[in-house]
Amino acid sequence: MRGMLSFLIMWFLSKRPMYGEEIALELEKMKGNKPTPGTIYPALKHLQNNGLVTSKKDGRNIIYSLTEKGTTTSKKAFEYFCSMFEPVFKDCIKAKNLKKM
Amino acid sequence: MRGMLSFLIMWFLSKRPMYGEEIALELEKMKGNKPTPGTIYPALKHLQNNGLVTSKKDGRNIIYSLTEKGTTTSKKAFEYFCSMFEPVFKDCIKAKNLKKM
DNA sequence: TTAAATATATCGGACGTCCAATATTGGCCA
DNA sequence: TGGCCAATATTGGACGTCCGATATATTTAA
Repeated sequence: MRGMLSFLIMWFLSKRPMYGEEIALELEKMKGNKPTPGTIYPALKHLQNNGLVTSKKDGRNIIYSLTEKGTTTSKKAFEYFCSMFEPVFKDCIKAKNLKKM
Repeated sequence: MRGMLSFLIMWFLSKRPMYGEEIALELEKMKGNKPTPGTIYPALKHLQNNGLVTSKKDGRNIIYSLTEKGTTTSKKAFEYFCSMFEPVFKDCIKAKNLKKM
């Protein structure tokens, strides 16, 4: 279960390249609280050190995107995530349908 | 994202009381690898120290179950989990449907 | 009645996540 | 041009997760 933050960052980047603040804001939308720079940048650095993410300057921003290796890794991690949490997801749907009645 | 193990343990226990090895085996089914005692028991201890889980001896086994506080906490955490990961879940379903074609 | 197997438990170390605090850079505008 | 602000980045400490190693109790089997 360690590595969830990295997983989510890669999932975001698989949709489109983003700069750091954008990623932080997406995480805020998702989790309800915005990760501080001390959370997000070390994670991005770690992903870069492992060759999963690259960065490119764009004016004031630094745009992060998946490398080729990052794309395949992200895909595999996504499949793993989906199959692992499937029982919980099903429970989520069940709870949601019960609420409607 | 910290606390995922505790969340899963509580989710299991919300279905039915279990002893430690059972929880470990459920986690193995889910994640593909079985957590060692050094992972599972400290987590159970932590949950007990916070009054979320109680234990009861039953022969060779120690059966863990949610306290009242644990039940409400688990419910809230479950709702949070569902809403937080909903976008990813939807992506899982999308990927699954694509595979069928 | 030993021996083996099962379940529980702790320890130590590593790692990833998390925040608060602090610093630095680059673009923008008054 | 100077000052402001957004974005990037690092540091230090705390915490939860994770494993391998080791230990102990209890139950079952030989």
